[in-house]
Amino acid sequence: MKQSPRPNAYRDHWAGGLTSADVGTQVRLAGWVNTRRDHGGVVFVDLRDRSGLIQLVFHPDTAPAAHAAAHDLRSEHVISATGEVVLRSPENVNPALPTGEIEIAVRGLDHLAVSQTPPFPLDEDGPLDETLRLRHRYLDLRRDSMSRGLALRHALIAAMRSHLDARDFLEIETPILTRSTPEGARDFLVPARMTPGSFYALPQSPQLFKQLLMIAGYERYFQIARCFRDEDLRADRQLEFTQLDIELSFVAEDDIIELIEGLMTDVFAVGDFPVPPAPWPRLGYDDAMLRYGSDKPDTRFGLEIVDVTDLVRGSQFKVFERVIDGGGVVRALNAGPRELSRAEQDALNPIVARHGARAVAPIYVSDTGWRSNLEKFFSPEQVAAVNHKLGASPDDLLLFVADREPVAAASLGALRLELGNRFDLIPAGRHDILWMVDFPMFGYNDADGRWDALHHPFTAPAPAHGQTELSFDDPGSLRSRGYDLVVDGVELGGGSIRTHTPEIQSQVFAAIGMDEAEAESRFGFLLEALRYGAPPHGGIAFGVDRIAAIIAGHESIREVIAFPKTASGSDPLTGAPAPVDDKQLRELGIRLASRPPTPA
RNA sequence: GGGGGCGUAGCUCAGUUGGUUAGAGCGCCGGCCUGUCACGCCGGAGGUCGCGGGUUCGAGUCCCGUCGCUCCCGCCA
Repeated sequence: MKQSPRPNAYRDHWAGGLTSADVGTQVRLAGWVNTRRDHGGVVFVDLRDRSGLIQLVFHPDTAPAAHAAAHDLRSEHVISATGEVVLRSPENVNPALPTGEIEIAVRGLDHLAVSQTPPFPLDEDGPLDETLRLRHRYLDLRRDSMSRGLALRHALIAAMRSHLDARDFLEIETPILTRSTPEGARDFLVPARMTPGSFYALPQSPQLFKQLLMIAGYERYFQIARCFRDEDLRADRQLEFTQLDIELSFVAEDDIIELIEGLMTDVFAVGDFPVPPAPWPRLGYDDAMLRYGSDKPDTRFGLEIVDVTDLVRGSQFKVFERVIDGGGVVRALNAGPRELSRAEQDALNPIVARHGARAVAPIYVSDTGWRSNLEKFFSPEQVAAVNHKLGASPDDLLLFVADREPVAAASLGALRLELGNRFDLIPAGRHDILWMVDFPMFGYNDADGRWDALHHPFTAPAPAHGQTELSFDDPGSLRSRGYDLVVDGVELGGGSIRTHTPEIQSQVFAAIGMDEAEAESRFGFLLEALRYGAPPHGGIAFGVDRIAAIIAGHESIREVIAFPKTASGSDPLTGAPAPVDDKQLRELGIRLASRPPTPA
C-alpha cells in the first residue's frame, strides 16, 4: 500500500503494512477473519485486508469482553479491532508471514458483519470447479492468487500509461457502439431502437478509428480498449478482452519496434518477468513455419523441424513418394536419445491428427543407419543424408510427417510442443521474446475460394521476395509490413504499417475479392478519409489479458480478469446471457424465430 | 460445427469384475483446550452418485440421450 488509510471509525492502519517498527503503537484495523484458532483461553484470529494478514490475539485476562466476543467469529466475518502492536516472543515468530514478528494485542472488537460458510476454501490454491468459482466470484476474488493477479494487471496498465504519457501519446476513447464490418470475426450486434431494423456492432478493435485519428493529425494515440468478438472461447480468448492499442504517424517498422521494446521492457520490469534485453530477435514467417511449425514459435527449447523432402525423394517408401508426387513435403524432427514404448509412439498420432496429418513415422537411429523396418525402402545414401541433416546420433528418435506443407508444419509444430512439454525441455525460469516479421500479405481461403488478408486489409503490402515493386498479379507472393511480438510461444501483440493511400487500399480490397461497390459501401468512409492527406502511419495492439496472464504464470486469461465468462460464454454469477421481456423486444422491433429455452 | 477429459458429501477426491450398509481428507456443528499460526483432542451432522431413459434379480459402476465445466481442432481479418 502506498498510503496509510485516513483514520476513521473502522481503521487507521493497513494490516499488512505493520512492522516491528510499529511496536507500542495503538492501532485500529478492519477486514475479514481469515482463520480463527480458539484455544479456549487465548484466541488467535488472522485478520485479512487488501494489504495482507496480521495475527490478532484475544486474551481472557487483559480484554475479557473482546475475548468473549471472539468466540463467535468465523471465517469471513467482518470486524474492526483496536489494540497495541506487540513484538512476538522469538519462539512464536511466524517466518511464513510478512507480519510474523508482531501481532495485535486486541483491546476492543467490533463485529461488523457475519458471513455464511464459504462454499469453497479461500485460503488455499487447490483445483476448483469453474462454475462454482464464477458463481461466487466475489469470494473467489478474495483469494490471494486472484487479488495478486488483479493488482499485477493494474500495475502493468499503469506502467503502459506512464510510459506512453511520457512520450506524448494521447489516450483517446473510441466508440463502443459502431458499425458492423463483417470481415474478420463475428460481430456482437446491438439493435438500434431509433432505426428499426438496423444494428450497431461492438468493436472487434478500434482499428479504423485510430487510423482516422492519424488522418486527423493526432500523431500519437493509445487506448486501453475493450474489444469484442463473438467467436468460440479458449483458455486465452474471451468474448470481450482488453487491448493496449497504439498508433503513430510518420513512422516505419523500426520506429514502432523500438518504441515497443522500450515500453515492454518497462512492463516486464514492473511484472518482475525477466526477458532478454532489447533489441529482440526478428524471425521471418517462412523461417518460423519451417523450423517451428508455428507463427508464434516457442524458442525456449530445440527440437527444430527440418525439411527432408529432397533427401528422401525417389525412395521405395510409397507413403512418402505419394505425398511428394502430390506436391507435399516430408519433414522431421530429432527428438534426441529417447526410447518410446509402442503405446507412447501410437499416442503421438492423435496429436498430429488434430492438424490433419495421418500419422507420425518414428525411426530410431542405429550405429549403421536406422533401426527400423522402413530402412530397407531407402538407399544408404538417403539414410546418411537424412541423419546428417537432422544431426542424428545412434539411439536418437527421429519423427517424420509427410503431408501437404501447411499440415506437415502444423503437425510437427504441435508434436514439438508436446515433446518439449513431456520431456521437460524448457529450462526453468527461461523466457524468450522475439518479433515475427515478413508475413505474407494474403493467405488462400480454401473454404471461400479466395484470398484473405492474413493480418487485416489495412496492413500495408510489401513487394514479393526478390521484387522491388508492388504487384498484385500474384497476391500469394506479396509480403506485408506487419510484425507480432511473441513471448514463450504466446502472441502478445501484433501490428503493422498501414496503407495510407486510397489507391493501394482499393487494390488490397480488390485482391481479397471485394468489388468497388462493396468496398465503397463498407469502408467508403476510410477510403474517403485517405483522400484528405493521410500521413504514413502504423501501430500495434497488445492483449492486456495475455500479458498479465503470462507474467503471472497463468495458462488462462480468466485468472487475470475480474469477471470472465465460461467457455460457453455464460456468466454463472449474473446468469448472462438471458432472455429479455417481450416488451423490450417490441420496442426494438424484434420478433424471435423460436422461443428461448426457459431458464432452469 | 467436431473431438478428448471431467461431473460421487459444502470443497478436493477414492470407489475393484455390476453385489447387499457409498468412503477419505479438509470444511461445518457441539464439547474440551491460555501461544497457536494446516492448532490439538473427543463427539456429531451431512449423499437426487449432474439430469432423463434403458439393460439387469441387482447400476455410482454397463448402454443411449441430455446438461454443465474444461482443453483442443475449426473459427478468431
